[in-house]
Amino acid sequence: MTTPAQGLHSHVLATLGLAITAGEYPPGTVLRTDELAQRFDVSRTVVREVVRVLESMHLVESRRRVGVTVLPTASWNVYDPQVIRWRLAGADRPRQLRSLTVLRSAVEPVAAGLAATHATPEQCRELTEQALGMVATSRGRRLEEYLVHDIAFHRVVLNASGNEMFARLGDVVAEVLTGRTHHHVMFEDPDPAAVTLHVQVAEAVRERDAARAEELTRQIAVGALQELDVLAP
Amino acid sequence: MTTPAQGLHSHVLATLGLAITAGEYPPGTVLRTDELAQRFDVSRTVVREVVRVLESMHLVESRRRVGVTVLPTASWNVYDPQVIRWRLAGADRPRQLRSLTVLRSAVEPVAAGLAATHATPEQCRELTEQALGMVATSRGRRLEEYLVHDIAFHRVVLNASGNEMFARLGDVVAEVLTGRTHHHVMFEDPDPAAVTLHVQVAEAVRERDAARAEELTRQIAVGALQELDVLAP
DNA sequence: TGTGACATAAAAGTAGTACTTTTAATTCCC
DNA sequence: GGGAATTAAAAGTACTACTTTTATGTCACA
Repeated sequence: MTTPAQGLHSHVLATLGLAITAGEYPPGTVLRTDELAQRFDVSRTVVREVVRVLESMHLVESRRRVGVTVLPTASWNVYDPQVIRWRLAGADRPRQLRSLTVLRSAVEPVAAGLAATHATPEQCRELTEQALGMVATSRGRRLEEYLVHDIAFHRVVLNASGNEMFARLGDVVAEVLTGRTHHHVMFEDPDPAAVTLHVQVAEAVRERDAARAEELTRQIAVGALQELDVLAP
Repeated sequence: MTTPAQGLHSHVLATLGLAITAGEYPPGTVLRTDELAQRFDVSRTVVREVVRVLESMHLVESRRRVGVTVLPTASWNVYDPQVIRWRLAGADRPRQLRSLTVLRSAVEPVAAGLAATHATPEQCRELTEQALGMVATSRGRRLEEYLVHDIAFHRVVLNASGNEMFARLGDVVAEVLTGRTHHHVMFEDPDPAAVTLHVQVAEAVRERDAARAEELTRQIAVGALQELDVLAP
């Protein structure tokens, strides 16, 4: 119906997850497994497995004699990449983008500082390469190419920090950057100041200057937040 | 066997999840559903639902004709509270505590800064109350009571930030603080400097001084990291 | 009239079985 | 020796029967 889906489970999960995160079922709404089975034309087994997964994401709670209750937003596993993707695809995309950008503004500067002391030569090289790629594609409406380098750059920084919690945010950052690019006026080239900052971060990491890497990344983050303020009223 | 468990599903999930995150099954290990069903003496239905949940946490991957393959640490959903709890209970507790503390050091200062501009009067009051509670219990080996105030304090800050991603880290911080207290030499009272800093953060938030709240929280974080360095070689 | 024990039924939880689909691995032919 | 056809192993799906929990309604008793 909504998603192509290779497998009944994935299809039902995607549909239900999207619907719930989009707020289609307000918190407290009660669903029944066999009603869902009927609605999706699958067996109760499939529905039950889906419900179990949704339960592990704390989107719903299943209780005997009651049914499957939709939980309030506050209890959702908002760090689950799947949940993030659903929310970015749904109604409260703007709020989601904002809260993720704020998270980035907290994490990335610290990650960059750590990267400056932990990055391998290979990672330094990769970082410089991506920064140069950004420079090369920063003019002439080559936003898609620019995006690839931008994502790769931030991913390397997060990985090079040597902290697994930071590293795992790579996907989140990718989603945010992609979302931002695709919802912008596609005519404008990226801010030259931001591009320069990326090059400087690569430099600072290469020169093992943690404080400078952190500060420069903080400036990138500030820029991203301001950009968001302009976009969202 | 290992957990009390109210329900077959929870029991099997807890046992398997703990075993996998503890590294008992190295990445690449293949499990078969009916072998598991036999081992736990439950139906294949139960095992399948458990596998689906583990799959949603990216701990395992299930493929036809192959079996259930354990995935490498790098793909795990390390932000899933359940996964965090398993890992803190298991073998690589020290590494986990460290990476979470680093995450805290990135997030909490920013959260405190935001709290200074977003906190409701009620939250300010609560914050002051908890800080005073920390002062009151900071001497005389009342570590358990102190811990309760400490957790509550940080939870309020994260909630008051107004960012849902930050707010959801409340549980993580609680786990970290609890873990730290319980694995310390229980004779020592908390660092007086840290206690003072908490009181000052509450002050700064109350006075809407974002920069100061952020900076003070950063000092708390630095202290926590140093403490960890002393403990872990 | 209110309250507590009891009965009822609704819905999820569990089990078992039969069948389908995918796909790794083997075999066999060229 | 390589590629195509075959095989079988394991997960995926479905269905059905049964169990357990528990919200709710009922009835008796005070």
